[in-house]
Amino acid sequence: MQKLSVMENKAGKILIADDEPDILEIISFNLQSEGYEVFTAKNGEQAIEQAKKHMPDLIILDVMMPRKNGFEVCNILRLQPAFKDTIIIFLTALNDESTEIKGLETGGDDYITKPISPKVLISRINALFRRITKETGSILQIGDLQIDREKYNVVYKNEEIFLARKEFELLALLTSKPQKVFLRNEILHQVWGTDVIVGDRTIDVHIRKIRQKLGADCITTVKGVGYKFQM
Amino acid sequence: MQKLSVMENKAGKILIADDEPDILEIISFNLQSEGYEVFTAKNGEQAIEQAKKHMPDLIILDVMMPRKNGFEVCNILRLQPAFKDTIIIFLTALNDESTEIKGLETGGDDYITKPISPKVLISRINALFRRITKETGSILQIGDLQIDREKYNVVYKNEEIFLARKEFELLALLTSKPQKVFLRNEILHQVWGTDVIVGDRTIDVHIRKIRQKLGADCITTVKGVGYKFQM
DNA sequence: ATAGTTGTAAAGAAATTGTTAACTATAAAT
DNA sequence: ATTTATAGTTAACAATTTCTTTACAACTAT
Repeated sequence: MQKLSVMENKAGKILIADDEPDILEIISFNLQSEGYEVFTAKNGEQAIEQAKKHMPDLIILDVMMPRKNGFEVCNILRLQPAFKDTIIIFLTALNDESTEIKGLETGGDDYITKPISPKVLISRINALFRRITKETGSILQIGDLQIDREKYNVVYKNEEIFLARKEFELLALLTSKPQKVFLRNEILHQVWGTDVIVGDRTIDVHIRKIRQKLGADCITTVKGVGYKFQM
Repeated sequence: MQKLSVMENKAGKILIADDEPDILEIISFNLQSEGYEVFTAKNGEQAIEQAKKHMPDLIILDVMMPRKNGFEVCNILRLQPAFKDTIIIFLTALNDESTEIKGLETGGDDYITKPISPKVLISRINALFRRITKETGSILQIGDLQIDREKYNVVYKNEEIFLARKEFELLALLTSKPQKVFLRNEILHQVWGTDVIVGDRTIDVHIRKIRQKLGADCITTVKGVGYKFQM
């Protein structure tokens, strides 16, 4: 048996509701190729049903649909706390200013008029997803070590370790490219800044403190050159 | 001296960059009537400058501008962590599919083609703002602490605690992202505003008052960096 | 062995934050 | 307009933590 999809639903779940089967199929296909997991509905009531069943991250609603139009569906969903943060995009042939405004004010995140290029639609969806997914950007994980720039903390083997600022910056620098040897000069520039002049032993002392606090010897000295991080 | 504005910057700060003075003026006017605090720039470099100065929540960038076009400005800003979450909208006369896709992939949150109705633009901006302001909207519950932005009150262990305005805003900011370390600069910008200059000890004093009133030590000092909230 | 480099411990400098009280600004009330 | 209360800011100093230096030991390669 052949593998159907290389990519598992990494990107997110999307529900599309439209009464035109063609549109449903074209959009589905394109979103699936992008790695999204796609569900479909061909009228308003089905849309609500599917939404509750699959809890999609994003819902594309045709405005003109049988059995509850897109606006109605949006209103109903938005009333429930579970769909408070769900992204909703209206997709419609109605190229009318006041309708667009109504759609956006009803709680829609975007309003796109048909005919729409699948590529543009996908770009817009990616843009919206980017915004809700952008959480884990600042956490760096290397083996048992976890460095969080935002929380400014370091966890090693499930224990939090307190590093002072310079120590943290230094470790963050070294771990930003494991294995790479950072020259003493590079370290000075990155951690201390270009205009600060500190003595020769300062870096060593900080390295020592980090080694001490981490316990393990993750920082290797490359004599005459610099230091590198490796697990 | 007369009071200049009835409404203080409740809604949010917006920077508009466009080389056509007419557009700048029309959009500014409309956004200001909506309660937004508006800054303007007439070329790319000025846009970057103003962005750094005022730290807007949203930036509208004309694509075709002298001295760095909109895409370039976006790229430069997105490189800096401070502008990672800033909403960026491209506004342009280029009604071209591939350009739109490029804009969205560059890190833009929306791409709007001129001519644009001010009403629609505002609807779109409101929609984007709604999303980032959402968690700010209602009641925030963290452990025994309950913060109501609307009523402006704080309940801790079932007892209401009265916080003065600055204290409240500061606590609200810190709790908006528990665990995250807020730099002193960030705090100054968010709570005091970009143009206010206050002494070094002012933040400390307010932190102290909050700690005092809450009893528990929920606010942790990260020396040399800032403060973070954690239960 | 010698020169060059790095590791270590302790001390003291420097920077940052905590605390208090006094002062100023602002808004509400008389 | 003046008073009053409250909020916000500043200044001075204490407390604390972080950073740097110093002096010397240990190590490595020529």
